[in-house]
Amino acid sequence: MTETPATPARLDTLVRCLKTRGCRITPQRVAVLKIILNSAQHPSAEEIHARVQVDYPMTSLATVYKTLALLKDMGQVTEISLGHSGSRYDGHPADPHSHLICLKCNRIFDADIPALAALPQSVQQSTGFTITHQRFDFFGICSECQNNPTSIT
Amino acid sequence: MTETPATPARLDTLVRCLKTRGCRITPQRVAVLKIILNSAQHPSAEEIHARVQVDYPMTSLATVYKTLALLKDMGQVTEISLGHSGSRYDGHPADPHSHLICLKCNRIFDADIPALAALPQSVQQSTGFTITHQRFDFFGICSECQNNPTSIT
DNA sequence: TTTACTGCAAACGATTTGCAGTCCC
DNA sequence: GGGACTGCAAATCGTTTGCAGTAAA
Repeated sequence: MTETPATPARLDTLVRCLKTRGCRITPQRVAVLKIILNSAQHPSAEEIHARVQVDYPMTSLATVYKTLALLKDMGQVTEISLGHSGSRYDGHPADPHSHLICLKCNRIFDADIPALAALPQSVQQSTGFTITHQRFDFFGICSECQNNPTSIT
Repeated sequence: MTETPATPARLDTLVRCLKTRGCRITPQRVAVLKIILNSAQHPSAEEIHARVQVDYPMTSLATVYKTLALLKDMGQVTEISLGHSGSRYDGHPADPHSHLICLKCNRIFDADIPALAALPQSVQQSTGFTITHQRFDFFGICSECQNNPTSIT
């Protein structure tokens, strides 16, 4: 279970990266960036939208999606598609990690499993696949939900 | 890269399992079962539908989805949701394996990676999560697509 | 005969797109 | 001032659902 603390330096990096692309830095966009970077819990587009609206009530969901698309494109955000109930967004794809997905409270925790680091390499050799990226998800019930009979969310 | 040969015995098992549930054995349903069991490449609902229609042209997509839902419910089929372009279906969830997903031809291959077998257990202990199931996906380009510049599909 | 299943069409829900107006740079 | 961005509403698209008719048991 890993905390993902806010990293102001990373926000600067993303802003600079956007500018380089010729993208403009709008308040809505910055708000989305901050929310994603500060979220350890991998929010959904709807959740991001709700949180942006606290500061910018006019912000539309479409804008959130467009910003997310941009970030995905830059490789700065990973989409965790869950099939049902849409996708969740991971603002820290750089260091590879697994996801622990709680089926009760729907939160997604990061897990650092060192053993997985060597895997792509060995799979690549044994299968002939050229592996670009991977995804390791564990589904189950988090420790909090095991203790509390009522869901937390 | 694993072949998944047809297993008539498994068809019988599923049919029996359905009967036990009070479900009826219709031609369309059997067709879907056979296609899933004989597919090593994890077809989409649309693909299954197209293949069923070869023998039963009247079959609707809704029926395919309903049968898939039934099989998922029985734990006999796993849904591999890819976010974009819908889900794919794995008729061999019993023995746990990873998926090698080719980003070019969109085929999904099975990979048996022994190292992963012990993972759930150890993750469970180190995180306090109760893990019910997991999913290991490797994304990249399959060896065929690396050799052929034109996609195969 | 019973009632689960089928096919159709309409509904759904997350995501996307087109467009006219806005406002970063 | 120009063009990227925004917000809105409509469009998409895979999947689900409701329902009247059909057929497995």
